[in-house]
Formats: sequence, structure tokens, C-alpha cells
Amino acid sequence: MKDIKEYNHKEIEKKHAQRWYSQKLYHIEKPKNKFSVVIPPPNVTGSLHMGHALNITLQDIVCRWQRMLGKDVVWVPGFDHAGIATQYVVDKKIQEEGKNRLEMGREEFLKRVWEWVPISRNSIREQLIKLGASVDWQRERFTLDEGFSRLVRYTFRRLYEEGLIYRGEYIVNWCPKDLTALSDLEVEHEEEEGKLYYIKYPLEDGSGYITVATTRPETMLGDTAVAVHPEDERYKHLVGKYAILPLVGRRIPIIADERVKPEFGTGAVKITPAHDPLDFEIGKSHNLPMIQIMDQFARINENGGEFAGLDRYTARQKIVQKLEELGFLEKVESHRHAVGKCYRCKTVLEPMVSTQWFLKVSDPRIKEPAVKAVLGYTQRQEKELNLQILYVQGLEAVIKVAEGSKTKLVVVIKDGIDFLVGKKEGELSFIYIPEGREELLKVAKEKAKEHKNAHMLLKVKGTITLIREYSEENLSGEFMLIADKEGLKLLDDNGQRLLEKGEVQLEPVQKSLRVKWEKEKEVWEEEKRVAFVPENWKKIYLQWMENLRDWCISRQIWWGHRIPVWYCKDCGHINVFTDDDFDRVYDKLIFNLIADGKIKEEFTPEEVEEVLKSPSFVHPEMTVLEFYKKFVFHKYHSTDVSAHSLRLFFTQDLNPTAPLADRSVRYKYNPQTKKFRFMLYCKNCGSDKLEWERDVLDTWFSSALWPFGVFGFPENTEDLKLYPTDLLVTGFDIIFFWVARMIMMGMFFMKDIPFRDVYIHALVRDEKGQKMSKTKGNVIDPLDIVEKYGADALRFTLAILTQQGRDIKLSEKRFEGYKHFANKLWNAGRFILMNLDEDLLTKLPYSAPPRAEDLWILTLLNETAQRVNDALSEYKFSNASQALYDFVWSEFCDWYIEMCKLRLYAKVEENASPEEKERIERERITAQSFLLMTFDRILKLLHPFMPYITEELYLHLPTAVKESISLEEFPQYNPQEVYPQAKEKIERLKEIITSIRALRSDLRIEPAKKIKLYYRAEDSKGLVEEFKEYILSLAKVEELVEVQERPPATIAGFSKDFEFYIPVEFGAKVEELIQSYKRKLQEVEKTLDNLSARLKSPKFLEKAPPEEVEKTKQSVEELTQEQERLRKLVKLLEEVMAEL
RNA sequence: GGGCGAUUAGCUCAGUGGUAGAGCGCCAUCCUCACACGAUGGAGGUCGGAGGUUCGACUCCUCCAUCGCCCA
Repeated sequence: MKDIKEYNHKEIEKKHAQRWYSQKLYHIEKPKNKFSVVIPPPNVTGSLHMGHALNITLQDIVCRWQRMLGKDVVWVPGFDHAGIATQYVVDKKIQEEGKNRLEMGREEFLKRVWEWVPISRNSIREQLIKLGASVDWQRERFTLDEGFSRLVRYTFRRLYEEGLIYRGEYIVNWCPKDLTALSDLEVEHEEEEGKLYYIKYPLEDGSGYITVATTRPETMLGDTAVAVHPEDERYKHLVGKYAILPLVGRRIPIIADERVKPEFGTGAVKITPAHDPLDFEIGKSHNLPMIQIMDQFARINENGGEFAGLDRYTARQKIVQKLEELGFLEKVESHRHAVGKCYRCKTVLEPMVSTQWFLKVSDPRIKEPAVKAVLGYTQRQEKELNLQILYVQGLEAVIKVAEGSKTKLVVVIKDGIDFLVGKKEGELSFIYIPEGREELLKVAKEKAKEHKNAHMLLKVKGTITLIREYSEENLSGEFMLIADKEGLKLLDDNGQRLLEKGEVQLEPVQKSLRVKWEKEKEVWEEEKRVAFVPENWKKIYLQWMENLRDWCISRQIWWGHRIPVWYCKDCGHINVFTDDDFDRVYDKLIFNLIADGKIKEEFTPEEVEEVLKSPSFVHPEMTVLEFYKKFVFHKYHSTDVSAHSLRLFFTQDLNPTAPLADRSVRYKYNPQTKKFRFMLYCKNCGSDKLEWERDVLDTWFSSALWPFGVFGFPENTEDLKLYPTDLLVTGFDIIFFWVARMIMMGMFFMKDIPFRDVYIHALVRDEKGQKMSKTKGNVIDPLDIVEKYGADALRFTLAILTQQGRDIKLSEKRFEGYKHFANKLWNAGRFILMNLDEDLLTKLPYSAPPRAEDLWILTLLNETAQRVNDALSEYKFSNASQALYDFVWSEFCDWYIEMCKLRLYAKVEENASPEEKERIERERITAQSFLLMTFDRILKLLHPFMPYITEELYLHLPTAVKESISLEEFPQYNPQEVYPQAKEKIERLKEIITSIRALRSDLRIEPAKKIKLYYRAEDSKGLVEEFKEYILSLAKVEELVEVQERPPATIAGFSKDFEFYIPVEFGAKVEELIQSYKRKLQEVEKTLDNLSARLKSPKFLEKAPPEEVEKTKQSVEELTQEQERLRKLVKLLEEVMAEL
């Protein structure tokens, strides 16, 4: 008996969020039966939006569900440094201060970024915690942390050395605002109203003009040819001749190329290889010169002669004007065309030739495995097994099955055991067989393979004694006993049955034993495949993979992974350095600190110590050095570092008598600055005049490494067993950016898929279906929603609205609706708790046998559990949450709780017999226990969707045994708890009650008013008698009287054979009622016509399946009866109307 | 231009080769001892259009229309 008061989401969510976080509830140090997921790392550019909330919610639902299914769930959180985006944000801030990034300098700017990033990171972290994400915070990573930066250098080097990364001059998409190259994917094409300029290029021989059409006339300054289609009759005669470029005076050839579209403009196009992708291609194949005419700001450069210094648009104006003046402009047409813009700042991009780094993704070594990974392939795996074989003489075994602390079943086997196989961590570990029966060994191994999930197998030929709580049972014959997570299974000739659920414990008793160790190599083939959910994304992925173009991975920005390339000023050699180039741990450390930009080129030992002992950025509870040890250099756990030891180490290199690890000096002392310098030498010529590449890598390069980088690659760590991950949840907008590249890099470096399932969710839009954006002002901030309605309501709403392959249209009203559901659940819990006896659990043995409604709700509960599990295993979040919503509200609350009130509130008459008093008491206990048990399972089923409210309610239940509901077992369908007969009865009872309520309502009888009810029943007579009290209570009936005919002054209603009569009073709207029944009658007749027509059709009878015909016949019969009754009713009512 | 998806009640969306469903909204009656964030009942749809396959199509096929997205 306790009252938990009103639902207060803020209070309970705050309480549990903090508790889960501080107790490290979701951290598993050494996962065994793993289920791993990596978070799509949010950008450190701001805070989370609704799309993130959806993403996190869906992942958390699966993670919590899997955890409750018994998996060791490792869900790795982290953040993405988001190169351009973050630089853009910080740049803006600096500009607001009236400063300039370029004047400030790289080092100072990066300092500012590092100051800004934790602010954003912490706010995102807070939000993840608030949303209830059950991530493992002890494994948090950042794409720019020490380990990741090292990994990026490692992978860059591997790819470079394999010839998959190259540096080249190529046409790229240049953003004149962000001052960097972009990859093809980062270009957004937008249709725009533009103009098509027709310009006359005079022919060299003075025989006239060739007119070209262009949308960007300013690029003519860089023209090096005019091109036409080789088959174009209009121009065939001009090919090979020369034209003179107006304004510039350059002599340019007229060439033929098949890539020219004759139908565009005049069919003749100007070729500007340095400023147009297609022209670049054509220019290359015709060996045309490339003349760059713009600088990085897209201003005309010195090659533009008189136009030099002008912005591209001003130049366009001026050039067009001049062309017109000189008579070279033929005409100008308006023209719609796609313009490439920067995805970040929306600036119109300028195609430009520049020197960039590329990753050859089209190379078969990358492309083919990435295609294979999605199409599916078999992978052979070899594993060495250390098998303990025990030859025994006489083996007995006792198997106990326990649930919690209670032993539910004991199985005793004396002798007759053929073999016993045990597994550890999913792998075959030992086999017991009787002395001298080696032939069983093979069978045992086979059976072990066959039953993959079993952790123990016994083959028995003889007698098994099963001891349950109150009974003993003997089985004899040939059996196989299998223990797994489900419990103990018995396999006999009749198939399989589950003996008992729970923890299984084995105690073999052997009389004499000889042990042999056997090493064996097991080879098995595994079907591997990245499965897209929904599947249609697979096609889109494969199509894209077909037309891959090389990936421009260099960016001319400062924030990111600086490319680990040092150019030799003496011999021009390109040196790629990683810490693999150095043998000593200190060297590796120092190199990484420099390459990460943590220390400058010159440094003192004290500075190094300070950096290493300062808090790690990602895990501030650790120092940088500790972070290195834990996440980066697993081999060097004992390494400690101090300024003193560093100084000694550095100066060793300077001491000529000390042995040198390298021929060259590693640390050079500068007496003027009193600092050391870490020396790098050209791998080709040994020169120390090296210059570090200034560009950084595309952020997606490091993101592509995420699924194995977070687990410690390239070190061979324990955590690397968590790869491949089991699930990736992400939005479709980054399939190419991220998903595809993870598959490429995963297959390349790990030789395995990065994730088994990739669930692609939709976009969250506003209620009008528009994209949410800050500029439109239609964003719904998830934090506001959490504040107003609670994280539980937010999550449940997102889950139930997530229909596969469909965008989510969201409005605040939706959250409100599901907040109501949370409130409903809370109040159901409140009601149950208020009505529980304190000592219920001890009273349970005295409970009465369950009633029909108990068995009914148990049946529906099991069906719901099945629906939820089925839906979740197919990632049908909406179906799962919908099933729960319906069950909880429409069945449990609306009917079961109401029915239970009868027993809970049953009054004991003073003069009742002791037996009667006892019966009432026992029934009350039954009702309480079923309410409790059902509600307990409801909470567990709902937990993945609404973690907070279920946690809070669970902890109030007397059945709560764990510190958190999230560590409980997820309810499963149990066929032994399904009672079809009880279900049918109660469903019929509901129909009857509903029909009475409907008539009451039609007669405008106040809900609270008790009425007298006459009835006549045939088939349902027994049911009505059995559940009389329920009808009285749930239909607010004061007296239920059986009659043979309609009493006068009553109005009739019916539900199938159950006819009932309510006394009419003045004011009853009989007319309306007649209308309503007539409408129903019409409907019935319409259906009836339809069905009987079907039955009259010989073709139907002939071709339709017999069961369908039978069904139709039955329907017709029922509907005919219904029709009869309705007709009778209408007639009756008309009589009543006359009576009144 | 190529591809994908959508079109079902006022709104948001389920759905299945066999008598059209839910939530919200709306209407009516009720502040009944868990819940007015509630209870009970009710109204409301030619399943975008046209063909075809089938005994039977909202469902499968073809075409068209409208909307949206991606790629070029």
C-alpha cells in the first residue's frame, strides 16, 4: 500500500540519468557474448537536433533490448571533429571579434578551436545522457584524439605504400569562401535561373566566326580550344582550323570530341581545361594547355590581363560588356542550369585545377571487397581449439536449474551418460566420454557444432530423474540434454521440449578419470554480408559503387588530421612518417605529440611532461599519457615519463659515447632557445631539410575508420574482438559519405565487414513535410521536448513514428499525445501499487486459482511479447511500440484493471461464512499477483522505449530484484501461458458489455447512472451467468433479469444471440436510435449482398479455396441473423415510439 | 535524362489476394474512489486515375497524374 503520487518526468529522469552515468551501469570491461554498436559520432559544431535524437533513440532501443536478451552490449559513444564545419563555426566567432583567421595564424587559430570544441562536446554529451543513451562512457572516443590521429597516419601510410593514395594535379571543386577543395560528394547541385551567352570567336583565316555558348563567360580568359562533335555536319569543315580568342588574342585550335553535346547551344563549346571538369578531361586527351585564371578567392589572376583583380562576377559583367562593345556577343538567352554549391556555406563553387591528394577508391582492391561485402560472400575461418578430453569410468551428473536463488528443477543422471560436452565463451572446451568408447568423440564434436548456442550437452542412454518442487518424475530411453541461455532442453524422439527456464548448473561426479589434451583446428565457413534495412538502400549503394570516382582527401584547412607527409627540399622525395619509423617508445611518443600538434617543433622536456601529464581531452579523468597507454600503445603499460627521464633520454643522443639507436641524431639541442628538436631525415637522401605538408585530411577519412579505430586498431587489442559491430544506425544522407567508406576501409584494413546490419532511418521533417532548418525557424529542439514532455515521451514518439522508408513528419502535438501514454502507464502503476498488500509475496501460496480474465490477460501479454520481439528483430520500431501502446492502454488498463477491481474491492459481508471470507481473500491475492506480474512484464517490455518511467516504476515493485530494470530479462513468448478458451470467453464478454454501453449511450443515459437490464440469451447464457458481476460493474447495471420476451416500455439491443432490454424513460432519443440501427442494417445488407453474390457465382465455388467458401458461407449465415435482428429491432423501436 | 519512393478517414500513418484499420482531431454524455494527460459511445473513406491478371484487387502487373528524394 503505497502512493507514488503524480507523474513527474523531470524528477525521475534526472535521478536515473545521473545514476546510470555515475554507476557506469553500461560499461562492460571484458565483454563475452557481445553485441557491439558504434555511435555515428555527432559533429562538435553545436548541439543535437531531432535527427540525432531519432538516431540515438533507435540505437538505444536495440541496445537495451539486446542487453535484456542477455548480450554484453558495448555501445561506443564519441564525437567527430568535423573539419570544415567546425573551422567554419570558429572562424565566424573570430570574425565577430573583428579578427581574421589568416592574420591570426594556424597555431593560434587551432588553439581557439580546441577551446571551443569541449563546449560543444560537453553539451552534446549532456544531451546523450538526458536522452537515456545506454552508451559505455568509459570507451568514449574522438576522431581527433591521440589514438585516432595515430591511426589516421598509420592507414594513410598503408594506403600510400600500396599505391592507393596519390598526389596529383586534378580539377577539383574549390570553395572560394572556405578556401579549400571539396570532394564530389560535398557539392550540392541546385537548379538556378542563369544565362546562356553566345560569343563569336573569329576564325584565324578571317573566314568568319564560330559561335560558342557558355554560362560562365568569364572563364573564356582561360580558353585553350573550341570543341565540336566529330559527327556534327555544321562544323566538320572547321575542325583543325584555329580561332582567335576575343579580348585575349590567343590562337586556339578547333577540335573534335565525342563528349561535346551537339544539341547544347550552338553545338560548339569553348574549352577551359583549368576551370571545368569536362573541359579538363577533354583538355587532357587533346594535350591542351591549362591556363588558370583565378586565385583562391575566385578573383581573376594575372593571367586575366586587364581583368586581373576582379571578382569572378564583376569580371563576368565587364567581359560581357566589352564583348558586346566589340561586337563579339551574339545573343544572351535565359537558361536554367544546375549550379554546384558548397554543402557548408552554399557558396557557388569554382572548378579549379590544383594539386591534391586522392584515394583511389575505384581501385579493385578497395572497390571489389566493398561490393562483395554488401552482395555477400563466404569467409573461411580457422580457429585453434584447446580441447580437454576426459576419459571416465562411471559418470554421474546432477543438473540444477535455478531462477534467481530458487532451484526449480534438479535432474539426476546415474550412469548411462554417453558423453558430456562443455563450452566456454562459446567455444568447445571439454568432452567427457566413457573409457574405451572413442567412437563417441566424433559424435560429441558434431553435436557441439550442431547446437551452437548450447553451453552444455549431454547424451544419455538410461534413466533420468527429474525432481521438481513437489514431484519426482522418471524418464528412460535415449535423450539429449542441452543447456543454453533459454534453460534446459530435452531432445527425444518426439522432438524438443524446454524443461525449465533459468540458470543451469552442472555438477559431474566422476569415479575415475584420465585426461587428454587435444589441439584441433576447426575450419568453418561463414556467410558474411552487410544487410541494409530497409533493403532498397542496397541497390542505391551498389549503383553508386559502380561509378566511383577517386576521392579527393586533402583539404586546405587547418582543423583536422594534418597529412603525415614531409617533402624533402633536397631531393623532392615524399616521406610518409608514422611512429613505426622509430624503435624506442619515447621516440614514438614524441613523434606522435609533434604530428598531433601537441608540441611544437622545438620543445623542452618540461613541456613534453606537461602535455603528457595534462588531462586527456576525451577522458579528463586520465592524463594524456594514461590515455596513450589505455587506448593507443597497449604494449607499453609500464612506461612512465618525467621531464628528468626525458632530458636524460634526449641527451643520450647527444652523448657521442652513448649507443645510438639510430645512425642519425634524433634530438638536436638548440643552445639559443635551450630547446630540443626531434629530427626527421629524408628516407631517400638523408637530408634533414624536410617540409611538412600543410593540408589536412577530409574528415570522412577518419570517420571511415571509426568502427575499428574506436576498438584500438592498429594495435591488436582485446577490444578488437568487438569488430565487426552488430549494428549501425544512421541517416540515408550519409550513405555515400560515411557508410560506403566505412565498408571500404573496414574491408581493406580488417578484411571483414564493419557491421552486420545497417539500419537507415529517415529524415525528421516539420509537420508540413519541410526539412527542419534554423533559417526556416521550424526546428523542434529535442531538449525543449525533453523538458516539456520528458525523454520517455520523446523517445516513444520517435519510435512509433518511425516507419521504414518514410520520412517523419513531426509536430509538438505528437509528443503531447505520447506523454499521455506515459501518464497512463504511471497511473496504472500507481493504482497497482496502491492496492498491493505489503506482504503479498509471502501470501502468494494462498492465492486462489486464476480466473478467466487472468488467463486472458496472460495470453494477450504473451502475444504482445512475441509481437514486440518479432518487430524488434526486424527493426520495426513502430510496430513494436504500437503493439505495446495498444496492449497497455486498450487491454490492460481499459479492461483488466477494471475487471480486477471486482476482486480488489470485494466487500466481505459480516454474516458471511468463514469459507466465503477466505475465498474472497484468496481471490484478492490472485488479482494482486496477476496485476503485479503482468505489470512487471509490461515494464520490461516497455523499457527499451521508455527507460526512465519503467525504471522508476520497476524499482517500486516488490518483485524488483536487480538494481536496474535494464539488467532484467526481456519477456519472451511462452506457449504454456496461452489460453485460447479464456481469451475467447473474455473477448465475447467485452462484446456484450460494449453493446450494453453503446445502447446506454445512444439513449443518453448518464454514465454513472445504474440501470435495470432485462436479457434473453441462447449460446451466451452460460457466459452471462458466469460473468454476471462483471456486466453489473462494467456496464453500470444495477440488476440483471432474465426474461423470455421484451418487457413493455423497454428498448432493445443485442450482441449476437444476447438480447437485452433497457427501460425507456422520457426524453430517450428513439428516433436517432432508429436511424443508427437503420444505418447499421444498410451496412450489413450491403456486405450481405456482396457475399451472397459471391456464393452464387459458380466460378467462385469452383475456383476459390474450400476454406474460403466455407468462411463466406458462415459469414453469410451470421450476417443474415444479424440482419434479422436489426430488422426486428427497428420494428420494435418503431413500436416503442408509438407507445411513447 | 536515369533511379527510388509516396498517393488509404479532416490530419499523421498502419494494413492484407478474401466483409477497409489505428492515433490525433471532431461530436455527444460524464470531474464514477489510478489517470480530465481521463472514461464511455458515435460520426467520418468509390483506398490518386485508367486499363489488365484473378472466382475475387486497396493489395499483383502496365500506363498516366501529382508530390518528394537521390544521381547525372
